[in-house]
Order: sequence, then structure tokens, then C-alpha cells
Amino acid sequence: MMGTNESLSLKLQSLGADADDLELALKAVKRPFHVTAGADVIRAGDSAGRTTVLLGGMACSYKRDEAGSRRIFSFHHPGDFCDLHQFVLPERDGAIGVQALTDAVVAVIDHRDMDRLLDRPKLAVAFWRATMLEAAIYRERLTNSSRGTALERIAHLLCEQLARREAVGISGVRLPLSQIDVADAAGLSVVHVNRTIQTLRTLNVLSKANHFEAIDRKQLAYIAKFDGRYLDMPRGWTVRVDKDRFQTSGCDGHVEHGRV
Amino acid sequence: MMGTNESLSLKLQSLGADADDLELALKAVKRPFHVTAGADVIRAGDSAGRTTVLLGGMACSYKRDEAGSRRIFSFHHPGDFCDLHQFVLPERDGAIGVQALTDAVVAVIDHRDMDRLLDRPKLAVAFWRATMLEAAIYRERLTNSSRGTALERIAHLLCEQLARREAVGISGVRLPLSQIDVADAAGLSVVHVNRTIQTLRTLNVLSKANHFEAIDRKQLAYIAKFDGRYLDMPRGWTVRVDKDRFQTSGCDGHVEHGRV
DNA sequence: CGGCGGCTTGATTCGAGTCAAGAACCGTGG
DNA sequence: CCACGGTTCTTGACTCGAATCAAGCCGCCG
Repeated sequence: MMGTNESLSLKLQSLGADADDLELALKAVKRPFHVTAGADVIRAGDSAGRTTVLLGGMACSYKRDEAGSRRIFSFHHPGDFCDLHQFVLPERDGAIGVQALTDAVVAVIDHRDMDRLLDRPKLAVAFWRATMLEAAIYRERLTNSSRGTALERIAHLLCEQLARREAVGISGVRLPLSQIDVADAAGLSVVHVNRTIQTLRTLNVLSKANHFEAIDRKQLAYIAKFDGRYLDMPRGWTVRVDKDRFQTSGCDGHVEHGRV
Repeated sequence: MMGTNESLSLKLQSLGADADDLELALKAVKRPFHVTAGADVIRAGDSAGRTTVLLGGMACSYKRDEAGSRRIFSFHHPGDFCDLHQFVLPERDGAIGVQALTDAVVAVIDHRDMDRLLDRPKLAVAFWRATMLEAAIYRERLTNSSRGTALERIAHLLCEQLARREAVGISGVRLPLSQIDVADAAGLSVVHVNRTIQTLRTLNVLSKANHFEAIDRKQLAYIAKFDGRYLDMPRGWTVRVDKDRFQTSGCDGHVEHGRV
């Protein structure tokens, strides 16, 4: 799983890159290296001159508040660009850090190489689209997060990560997250996340194991009112709530991807 | 104030467009029209084939939840693009609507014309940058919103809007928002927004008038822990919290803009 | 074996939502 | 000019979800 560019290829294709673009882009991805769980991939304020791509494992983008606690605003899965913002709006949003949540493999694209990639209009739009997708994720979380109960928020968060992993070819139902990670991402206390998870377990939505494992994704999606269209999911992963029926469409095994 | 392209020009320049780009872009902005306060600029699911630009007034982007209540995830000020996402990721995020909060003037850029604008690399990056700025705003709200008291959240929201308006040449301290708008944007109930605002009034941060008017922006920024750098504000609008001193830097009258 | 980080559980507090009812502020029409 | 209806703003009383504080537990690793 680690070390290949499989997920990155799927990602770029789904962003609209054609075969030539893809080859060019993959060639620009250089100097892969290993990061151990818990370590920073990018120290806040660092990373001048290159863009980081996650190839394997899981990571998160976060800021720290005055009290020093971590606020996760985004999770990263293989194929994700971790700091495109540093390329487009350099030096502005300096407070952002990226941390590996599992042992991870990352590589970089030098900004010099990025400039050349952007000469290809299709690729330029693909990168723009990547940012737009990121924005769509933020939007969704914003509308979903402020209001709504902890159960909904956590369920939504889990649905989103599972869906995003499928989109890049990772189809397991297990997420390598700690409850602390989820708490920092959902803006809830660890204690309350714990209690909420136990509710999900008694509902037979999550497994009783001490890690995150969805055993009833339809129900999870229903609780979350999850509609994956904002993630550019071609179909599936969409809850349809007609009247007050417990209807769920999609989720029929693996979601094919690779629209070009 | 309405009817000119002043704000749009400032915006595009700050996004890195040069004189030629600017002229070209402005020429692509067509068919200005008027929208009355409260009306939808874009009905959710509409707006195929063109991108909407706000030229005067104020608007918001929102989704509606199952209960039908409005969730504002973004305010728009003159010069803002309201639906770039429709161009980059068409048909995906269909649930988004844009509503005028005051009487407003908007115009459109046809997608056909956009395609030609994107042939100019600098402009392509400028549009990408616009999306990135939007994402940065979402990020900030995400980290700021989940946790933190209502006072902080509302203060932050107001600071952001004032700062963004200054960036496009609108320097008043008054915001044409209703408490309902703020509630829908902050994810708080109207009742609680009201009480919070009254706190801000007794602190002499907002005026006692029945509209939003900041009379002590330093204090407002301090309460909000507002650091405008994420908005690409060149300087000013930044709270520096050294030790536990009540220090505020910047905010010294008008902020110059127009870095190219 | 001992320590440390993550998970669980209970008790208590508090911020913010909800419900409800006035009051002030329009714009409109008689 | 004033009466009317609607929308926004205010204020009060009550409820509840989630934070915090405080232990105890479990599993892992040195």
C-alpha cells in the first residue's frame, strides 16, 4: 500500500488530468520520505518552495489556538496535497501545520516544477479543482458542524473519511484515528466523543473494538444525513430522506471511480 | 458606490492580475442587473453556464438544512465571485444558494469567456487564488467556530467582514446585516446573538444603534483574537497577544492595498 | 514491573437553545 | 396623518447538550 502512487493517480484523474498530464505530474513528485506517527510533516511556517503530497498513511492539517490545543480542520488521505496554499498564497496562512496520524509516506513537488505543470491548462484547472474540493469539504463541515448534535457531527466526519478513502482506492471500513483526533476535528471534548462513540456502538453502527470500524455504513450515513455529492462522488454514498422513511441509496460495495 | 467596478478591480489586483489581465477580465463582466434585498441572486441548482460577480451591496452563500433553515457559510462583498465552484466543479454542490442581503448589483461572466480568460496564466492563478482565499476563510471559521464562546465567534465574524470590505475599498464601520443573518452565519440562535450583541454594546465596542456599527475596532479585534493575515491583509488588523498584555497593533485608520 | 498515553465512567457546571411574549420599527394604504 | 401587519429586536424563564473536573482502567512498551 505504501510507496506506490496509485492513490495519487486516481486523485489526479478524478480531477480531470489526462494521461499525458498524469505522467508529467507523477514525474514531478520527488524525494519520497517516511514520517512516523505523531510527527509533523510540515512544521507551521516551514515548507517554503515545495508542495507536499501524501502517498501513504493518514495525516491532518491543524492550527493551534492560544491555549496550545490542536484544532484539526482537515484530514489527509493518500493522494492529497497537504499544502497547496503555500504555493498559491505563500507566507500568509503561516499558522498551519500538518501532522502524521499514522506512519506515513510523503513526497514533494518543487514549486519550480509546479510552475511548469501549470503551463498545461488542464493541469492548472485540476489543481484549482483540488482546492475547490477542499473548499467544498470545509463548507460542508461548516454547515454541518455549528449546529447539529455530536452524534451527527461525528457520524458525518467518519462517513466523509471513508468516502474520501474509497475515492482513492482504499476501501476498508476501518479508520486509523484516535478518539483524540476525532475530538480535535469535531470540536468536541474527548470525553463526549467517547460517550458518543459508545452510543454508535450500541446502535451496532461501529464495532465494539477499540478502534474506528464501521459495521453499518448505511445507518452511519443515515445518522449523519451524509450526502457525498459534495465530494464529487459519482454516485452512492447518498442518503435520500423521502418523507420520514429510512431510505438509503448507494453504498453498494465499492464505488467505481476514474471519470475522465 | 453601486454600478462601478472599483471593488472588482481592487480585488483582481490583489489576486495578482496585471493591467492587461485586469482590462480583459473587466471586459468579460457582462449584463449587470439589480437584485432587491432578500431575493436570491442564484437559486440553488441554477446558474448554469455563467459565473456571478457581486458589484455592489452585500450577499451571502447558504445551504438549507432538512428543517429548511438557512445556514450561511459565507458573506459576499463587492468584487467577490459568488459561484466559481459552478465553473470548476459543475453540478456537484447543487444545494448552494446565494441571497442578496441588501439591494445589490451583480453581473456575470459567461463560462465561454472564462475559458478565454484562463488562457492567461496569471489570470488562471488569480482565480485559483480567489478560491484559495475562500478556503482560508472557511478554515479560519472552522477553527474559530466549533470551540470558543459566542462573544468570540460574533466578534470574529464582524472583524472579518469589516476587514474584507476595507480590502476592496469600503471603509465604513457599519455592516448592513440583521441579527438573523449573523445568527445563521455564526450557527447561534437569534436570541443568543441578541444577548451577545448587547454585551458588546455595554462594552462600548458596538454602537447602541439598532444596526451593526463598530465603534471600537481594536477592542473588537482583541475580543475576537482576530488575526487578519489569513485574509491576505498586508498589515494591520492583527492582534498581538504578547504575554497577557492588552496589545493591539495595526488598525491605524485605513489599510492601504493594491500590492501587485 | 512500572509508567504513560489513550480509553471509560461518574458528578457537576455552564453556555446556548427553545419557548413565549412584548416592544420598536418599518412600509402601505385608507 | 394615523391605523395596520409584518418583520426584526428584546427580555425572561426553563431545559438540555456538552465541557470540565476527577478518578480509575486498560494495553503497550521499555
